[in-house]
Amino acid sequence: MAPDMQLNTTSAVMCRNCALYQTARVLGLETPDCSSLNRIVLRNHPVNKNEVLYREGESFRYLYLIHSGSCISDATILGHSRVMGFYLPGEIAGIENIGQKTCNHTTRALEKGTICQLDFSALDETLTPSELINVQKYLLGSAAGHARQLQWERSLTGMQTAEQRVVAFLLNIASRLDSHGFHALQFRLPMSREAIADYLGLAMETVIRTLKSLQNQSLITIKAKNIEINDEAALNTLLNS
Amino acid sequence: MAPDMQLNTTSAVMCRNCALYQTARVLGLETPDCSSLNRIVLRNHPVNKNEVLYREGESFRYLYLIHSGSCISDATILGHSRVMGFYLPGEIAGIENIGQKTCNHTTRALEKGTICQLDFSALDETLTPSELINVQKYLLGSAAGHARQLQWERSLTGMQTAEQRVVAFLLNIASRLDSHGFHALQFRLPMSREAIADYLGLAMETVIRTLKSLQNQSLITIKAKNIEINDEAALNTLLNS
DNA sequence: CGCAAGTATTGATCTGGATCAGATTTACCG
DNA sequence: CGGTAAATCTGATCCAGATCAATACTTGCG
Repeated sequence: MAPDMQLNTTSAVMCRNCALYQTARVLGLETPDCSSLNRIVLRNHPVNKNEVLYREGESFRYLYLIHSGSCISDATILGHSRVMGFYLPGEIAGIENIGQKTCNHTTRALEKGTICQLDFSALDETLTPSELINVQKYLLGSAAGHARQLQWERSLTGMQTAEQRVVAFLLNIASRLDSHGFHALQFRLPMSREAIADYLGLAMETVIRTLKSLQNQSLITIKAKNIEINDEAALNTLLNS
Repeated sequence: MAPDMQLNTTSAVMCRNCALYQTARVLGLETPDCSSLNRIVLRNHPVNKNEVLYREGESFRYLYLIHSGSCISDATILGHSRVMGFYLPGEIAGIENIGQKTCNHTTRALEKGTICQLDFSALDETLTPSELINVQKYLLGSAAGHARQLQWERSLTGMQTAEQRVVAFLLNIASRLDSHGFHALQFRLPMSREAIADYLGLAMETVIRTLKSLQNQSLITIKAKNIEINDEAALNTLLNS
């Protein structure tokens, strides 16, 4: 393997790109180390692979800002567990629980990493009205952004071919990594092939075959969990056809 | 046709069940006619069939609370238009645009109806800090609720059979009507079969054949756009198997 | 009232991806 | 390290649903 192969998701986001930094900024706290949020934030808490952040049915209290590593979220739909999504560094997990008593997903770490835990239930008592208005405004924007990611994922339902779904998945991961300052063309997929298949609504074998076919067309290079995108333009063309 | 066949979506929601009423309530204005919101709300505005509420790319300013009638929302994904969702009486359209300059869907009325238009951009200047905190809290809950509906829709991707998708669709409409006080077992599907197919990621012919098959099993009765659910329990069983 | 355009329905064919079965590679742990 | 369980990959079969084609029904409009 090339020595410069970056396993991106194990790197940490820069504070500047991190959701927590944004939260601090809207509070009017421009300090890049976010130290003024310590009252309600547990910072850079380490998590181990497979460690559960929150479990379906548990009472809702915290939002989780992924600093390094990555998470997988699943929910019980019609009796059996389904992969609902992945969280990459810089993203917020748990926002869809706002307004409910309990969590409706189980979210666990896919690998060792660090997360920041924000006590959502303490916001009201801890912040001044003007701070609270700003933080709520920020969270409202995050929730709407989360809705837009979900709407993007909804478009998977309408894609006719397995190839389109797999390509859409790769480009979505790339774009999300890119928006947080990572190399978008060379990354590690920290989740199992089975989890990708479940997320995309395909059989695991189909995901494997499709990835291999993309490699045969020289559009990507696969080295186990590491993916290199060789021809982003061609992948985009596949998607639009 | 039976004279008691209710065309539910053409009826208006009771103010008590309407999102606008909830908004008024969190403002501390318990008046059921919502009259104190008139500064930022255009109430019970009539819309005609096919009238556009907001268009993809337009600058974002308003939220729309469906009072009677129903809407369809579509977005351009990878070049061509895809149906993203339907809005029923009592629901809010446009919430996913919060935090963006422009709208990313086109939403139009499926039939004559009335909507309430809330000027989101004017909230900050119009309301007191304490009112603003309450309204933001309410909208944050709505956005999270919208995310949960989208997550439910995402689970369509994982459903193996067309029958499951169609049944899930019918039960989802029923449940949404029910939560706003309508008859959930007898309703009108105001959208075309083609729109349903696009929304579910199926071919129109498959939707038609599946609906007919459900009727042959005596689980539902179809009279053009009117659907009667005869055996909700059996439909739920189909979904879980 | 009748024609045209859109919408819905039925029928026949064919293929992409699910499924099952098995081989191989990788990751984990003492 | 070496051994075992888990994850990944390959091959072969089959069917649900897409697609194409043709026909009915419905709606609006002059």
